[in-house]
Amino acid sequence: MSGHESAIARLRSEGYRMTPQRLSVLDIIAGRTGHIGADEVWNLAREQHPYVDLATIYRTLQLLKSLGVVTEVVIGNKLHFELADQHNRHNHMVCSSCDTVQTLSPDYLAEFSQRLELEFGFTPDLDNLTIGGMCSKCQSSTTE
Amino acid sequence: MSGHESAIARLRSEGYRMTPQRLSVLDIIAGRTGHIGADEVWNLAREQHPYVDLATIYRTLQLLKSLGVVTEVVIGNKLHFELADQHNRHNHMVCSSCDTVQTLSPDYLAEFSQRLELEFGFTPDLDNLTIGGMCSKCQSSTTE
DNA sequence: TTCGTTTTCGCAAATCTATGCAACAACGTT
DNA sequence: AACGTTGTTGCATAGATTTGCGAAAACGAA
Repeated sequence: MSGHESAIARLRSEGYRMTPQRLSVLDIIAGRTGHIGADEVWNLAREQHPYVDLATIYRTLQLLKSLGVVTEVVIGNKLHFELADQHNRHNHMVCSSCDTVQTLSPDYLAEFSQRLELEFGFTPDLDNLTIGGMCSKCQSSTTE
Repeated sequence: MSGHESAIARLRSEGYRMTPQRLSVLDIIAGRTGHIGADEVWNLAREQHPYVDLATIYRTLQLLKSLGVVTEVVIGNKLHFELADQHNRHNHMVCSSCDTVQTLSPDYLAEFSQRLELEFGFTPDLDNLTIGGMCSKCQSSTTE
């Protein structure tokens, strides 16, 4: 089934080791369609490995993020993660009022990104960029 | 001197009260050119008001942010704040490797912002957007 | 299969930020 | 100047994430 074999290979080739804890986190993230909070990953992971520590979850999540295997979304003071899918890249817009998440095609940021690269040599980490703001719904309910 | 009289007026008009703690935070932020961490604000505030609590600092900072008086920058897992200056708006690019901060003209994001507004009715909070990524310096030192 | 090296884990503690609550302070009114 | 209402504060605590450290586990080599 699922496609995290390549992720496992990535780990190995970078000198990282494959552990049941890491596999578990990978399975959980890969088995989901949307984003999921660190605590939720922990709860699910404990069903298989009752002794996993939350710290391990956080460390694994950061590792997978640094490898580009998972992507991070900031939703109201909490971090969520989802499987990075090269064939379905997208950015996130999060409403700071209702925490609703909308996805966005990376095309919207393509030109911006290129300009930063060209003019400053700065490579923005768009995959992990969360755009905060206010959605249309909350905006109208605030105005009335 | 400095220009936070308008900020004080803003507070009052919104039904908020002016307290020595808030004034102190305002003074500290306004008396600086760059961004400053919450803990640093606290240390400076205590010189004047030894009893101020860190929680008050955080609350005040969030309040001022919500009023658009200060702006937030995320620098390596810590929040920094600076006075919002309408005449000198800018965005921040933060290198996740060396934590160096570069400023950016809002012009770079103007079109992007308008598209989000027009096509989704989503109003991004660009003033408080931190663009993470890797600066040119760190990029070259990683490549060699 | 055993060994040794090096990474990773679990645990505890630290760090940063947010929040509930009762005492306190602002400030418009009297 | 005293009063009452309502917003604010300090304190203690909670929540989310990170980090130091010694024990345990991976994995290439023997």
